[in-house]
Amino acid sequence: MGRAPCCEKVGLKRGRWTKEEDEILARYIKEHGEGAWRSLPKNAGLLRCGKSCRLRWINYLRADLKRGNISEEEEEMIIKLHATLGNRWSLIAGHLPGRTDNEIKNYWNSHLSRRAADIADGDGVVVDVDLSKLPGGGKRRGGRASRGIMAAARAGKEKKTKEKEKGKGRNKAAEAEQQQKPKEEEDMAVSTPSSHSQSHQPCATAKSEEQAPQASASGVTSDDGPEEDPVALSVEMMSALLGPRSPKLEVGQDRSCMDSSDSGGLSIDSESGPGGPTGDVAQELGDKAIMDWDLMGLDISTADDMWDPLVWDYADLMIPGGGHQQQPQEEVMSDFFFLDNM
DNA sequence: AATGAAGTCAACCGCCTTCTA
DNA sequence: ATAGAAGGCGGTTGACTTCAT
Repeated sequence: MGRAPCCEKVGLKRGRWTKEEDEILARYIKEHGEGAWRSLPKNAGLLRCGKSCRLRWINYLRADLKRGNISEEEEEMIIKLHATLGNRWSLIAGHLPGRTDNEIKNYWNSHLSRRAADIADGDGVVVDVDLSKLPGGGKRRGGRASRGIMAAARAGKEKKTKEKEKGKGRNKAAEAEQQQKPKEEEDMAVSTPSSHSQSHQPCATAKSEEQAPQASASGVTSDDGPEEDPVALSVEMMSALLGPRSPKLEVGQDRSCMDSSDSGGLSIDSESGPGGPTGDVAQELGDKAIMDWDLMGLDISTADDMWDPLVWDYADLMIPGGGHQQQPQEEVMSDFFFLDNM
């Protein structure tokens, strides 16, 4: 059962959009709204594929797009988000109003990837997290095929990408590296911003996708039943991640997150003000003490190195541009587990 | 000034999941 | 239950621009 092409390609125009085409598309969407991309070109009188129209609109014509250079704040945010989310460009873009996933992806590939590698050229910390142990096991929502499938699909195509090992071939190198990893490394490789610089493989990335698509970080959801409350799920996931010895997290009616145990617990206080974690966590982080939570798969010897930058970075993310605005607790929680924008 | 290398970025490709008939 | 449509995603391409020699 083959899939029909998204559009009849014969006779359709390709390549750069002209000003006239832009105007037609913008006018049509202004009158009829977004959506129905397949029929849009015909209705609007454009000799373009529907997907092409959608892409053009999303990446270029939308009114809420920010034009111009990426600011330093945005750049920093991209780096940090990438360290946490990996190549989930749409998720990253969701944190940068007015920026598109394509823009961020391009910016990363051209500006930031090597810089991030330089920064991270030290001894990285790799944390294995088995997402299959998380509630629901997780399953992909949208997005791209697993790299394994992609590789298989590409196998017969004799791509000329070998020629591009230098420069543009950065991701290729990462891919090659991934595919050479032993099979037993099925767990997620979670990297801090200072880790895995060579491959630019961020937290939860492709390796396990090859073996277990359900472990993809593109989105994890319950296998059955209706959509769960992302906040509740995040808390559940966090508890699962932290393991049986972990402090149990509870979400109050106001959705603030609290530790039900009295000692050694994780305290995320929505009133903690700017600057990130407070209370026990802040104390522990400040002292660089090793947390006694039982992090499944976490090499505890490196926990001290990992959590400090991770938490610090995230606290920083909460205050884009150095402001002191409070990010809603549920957003923080969902972000932490890549549940944002689901 | 000419030219080749390297960088940038808009657009395309092919896959996915979800929805619907 | 199945197939196809639709929308969405990340990887890749290639035209164009900038830089170095």
